[in-house]
Amino acid sequence: MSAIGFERHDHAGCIDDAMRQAESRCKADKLQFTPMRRRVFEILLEAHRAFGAYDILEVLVQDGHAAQPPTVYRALDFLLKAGLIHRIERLNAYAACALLDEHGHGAHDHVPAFLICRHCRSVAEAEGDLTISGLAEAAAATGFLVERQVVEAEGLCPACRKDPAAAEVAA
Amino acid sequence: MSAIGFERHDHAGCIDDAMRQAESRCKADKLQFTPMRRRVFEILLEAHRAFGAYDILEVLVQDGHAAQPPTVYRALDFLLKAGLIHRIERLNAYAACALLDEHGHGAHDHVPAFLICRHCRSVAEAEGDLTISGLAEAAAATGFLVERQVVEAEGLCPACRKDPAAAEVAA
DNA sequence: AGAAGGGTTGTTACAGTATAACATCTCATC
DNA sequence: GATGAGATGTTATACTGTAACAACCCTTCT
Repeated sequence: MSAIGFERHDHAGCIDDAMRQAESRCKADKLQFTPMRRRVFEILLEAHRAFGAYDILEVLVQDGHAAQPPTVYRALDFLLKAGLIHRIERLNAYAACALLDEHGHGAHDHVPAFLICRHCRSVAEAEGDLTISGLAEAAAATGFLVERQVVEAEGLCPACRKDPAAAEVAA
Repeated sequence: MSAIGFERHDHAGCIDDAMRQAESRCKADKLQFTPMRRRVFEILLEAHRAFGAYDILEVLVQDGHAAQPPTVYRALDFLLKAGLIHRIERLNAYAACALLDEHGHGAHDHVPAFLICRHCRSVAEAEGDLTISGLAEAAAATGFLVERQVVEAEGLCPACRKDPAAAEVAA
């Protein structure tokens, strides 16, 4: 597998790297990596685990910023669309992408698979086109104990594909 | 694959079957399949798609029952633990299990994989130990267009496995 | 019969997650 | 300096889920 997330690493270095990659990514795609978006991304990188929107909000407030929920959710939407972070459905939370490539692309061609610790909320991101049971086995090999798995594919069913009202692009 | 959910079928018949299987399952396991739990299960079977807790509540109220949220969530917890329904994380919603076996066991040994229509919220349940990309391909073969996939495994990370406080059984 | 106890449901209140709607600001461009 | 697009500020509210305690129903034991 090659799950990224639980092994020890140079934390300050990985934050710097990710930040630089995010910047070049946004620059290349003409996306505005504003101070607010940058700060939210940084908070997630520093946390190095899944953080809820209101956890992020709390940090912003500690920063001295009188932020409100929509501000955080907007930044999160931007980062999600840019492929810089992931939403962890199971936790209603967000985590910085651990697999940015050399161009700062987190918007992998692959589907991310996450290993989520229910105790400390740390998140590891596995790569590779594993089977469902293969993921659990690979996780076990790294010392992670899988207790529950979620596999969900969202899209359009055969009937709704024929419905023009449903055709609009997915958010 | 054999995704169950989008093809036409004898709806009244499948509800009756599922209900009978649920009853025998609960009887065998000495679980109380009370009128409230039975009704909530029935609502999900009739809906035949993902229903939020408050959607269910609304139906109960239309029934003339002055139900409150905890009543619905309790019934859902029971049905989840009994393996009769699934929670669809992506939608914060619930769907009756489509794969009860001849003994009324929905608590498969397999990990369920869901195909969720973002337009009509219908849910198909795929079986088999597919790879991530295999799921999308198999879905496409049935006419379902996958736009987004979620793979999440929840459990304990290597560090937290050593922490007694984390050892308590997952709910 | 009465007491005790486990499990289910009723009820009130509230916590946590997310968004609608509209105002304001900033900055590049014309 | 006017315009317009995108970003952020602000208020209010919707949606999802749970804590805590009371009441009820049954079974079991004495």
